[in-house]
Amino acid sequence: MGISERKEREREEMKTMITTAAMKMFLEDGYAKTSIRNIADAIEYSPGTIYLYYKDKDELLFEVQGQAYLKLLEAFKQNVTSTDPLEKLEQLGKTYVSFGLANPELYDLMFIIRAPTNVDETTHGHNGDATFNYLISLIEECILADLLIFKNANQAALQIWSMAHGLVSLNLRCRLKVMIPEEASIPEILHKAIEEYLISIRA
Amino acid sequence: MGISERKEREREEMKTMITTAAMKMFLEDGYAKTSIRNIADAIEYSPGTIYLYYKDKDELLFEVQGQAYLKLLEAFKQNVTSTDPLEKLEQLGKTYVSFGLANPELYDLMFIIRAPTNVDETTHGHNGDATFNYLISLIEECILADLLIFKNANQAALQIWSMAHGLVSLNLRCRLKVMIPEEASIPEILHKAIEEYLISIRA
DNA sequence: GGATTTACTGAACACTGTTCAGTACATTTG
DNA sequence: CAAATGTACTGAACAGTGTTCAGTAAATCC
Repeated sequence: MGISERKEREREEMKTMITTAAMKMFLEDGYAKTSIRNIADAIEYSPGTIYLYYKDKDELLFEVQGQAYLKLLEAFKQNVTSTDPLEKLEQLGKTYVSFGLANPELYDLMFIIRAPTNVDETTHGHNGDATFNYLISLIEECILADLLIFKNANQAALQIWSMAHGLVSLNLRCRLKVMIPEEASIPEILHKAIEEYLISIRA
Repeated sequence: MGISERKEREREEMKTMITTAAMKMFLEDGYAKTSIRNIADAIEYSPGTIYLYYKDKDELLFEVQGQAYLKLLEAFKQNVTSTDPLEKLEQLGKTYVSFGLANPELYDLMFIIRAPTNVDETTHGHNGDATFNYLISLIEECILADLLIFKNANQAALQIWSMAHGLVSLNLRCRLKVMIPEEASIPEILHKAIEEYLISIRA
């Protein structure tokens, strides 16, 4: 009988309906300002219903995080077009920075926000792996070709990601104002910082 | 007449009483989990009283932030002891990282948390300036002695701070787990990352 | 067609930041 | 000294939050 299959399908539809609304509202107003009641209103259901599909607001956050990581991965794939590994790394870095500047609320939700309750690691701990592995593979390619000063990919990733995340997150928290001229173009300055950094770690 | 002076003094005492309790509770439980009612309870006053001294929870946050920045500055002054500028920069970097690892809730409050309402810039925008200037002066010293690849201090600070903040904040959000071995000592790895980075930006 | 399962509701609970009428005490004035 | 004024503080109330759960109505099963 196809009833249970249909029900399962309907359940999935309901879940995507919730996450779609949540993603939209998180993007527009941020995670903190989006309440379960608001989301319920948007999809025209009662607040209690959401808890039949997601255990709490955090679980909703992690669902949306997963989607956001994939969005970033898509951006990587679209913008990393060169054949030269080092150039690819530069394209990736600039894509990362641009992504953070263009989607501040999304970036917040992906890397800055602290989920009130710590989520179960075994189930949700790896929803950014595909995106992270894209970075790691590219770094490995660079190291294999002896283009970087690093010998270990994880060690290199630690530094490269930290630099990129530092630039984006300090900017999102308005901490760069003291270091850059009033009229300067922030994307330009951050891109230049990425460029310079990558030059300094060339083998 | 000394009455108004005494009142002013009492007002200041009350303010420090509030901020001291707030700082303690922010440190222990974090900003989000500390409520005005909790603080009021701790100092044995009613919640309304706090609003006679601080306009809202944000203003309290900025007050505590200021104190935290000074605490970091103290740590800098205590640990930056070398005579060699580059060595001093390394000591500063390691102090920064250690500070963040040792006081995660404080670091959060200083650099990661987004205050719900954006505070008035003219009054509170510069409460971290002394600490930041310490970094800038040191970088200028390095640049003047031609020890760094940078020609501009702000440009250098942008990168150096971003790297340090990236390392600390990604660690606080458990994003480094994928890059470092299970049993590794995080302080050691982050210190090594700082060391390596500083080597790569040497002139 | 009657029993059971399922999906959903919306009121209720315990919290949050913030406001404000009311009070009790300190100070000033007549 | 007594009355009037000023000040510091209270705690209930407001509007919001995440979350739970008894109750209901519809779909499914037997």
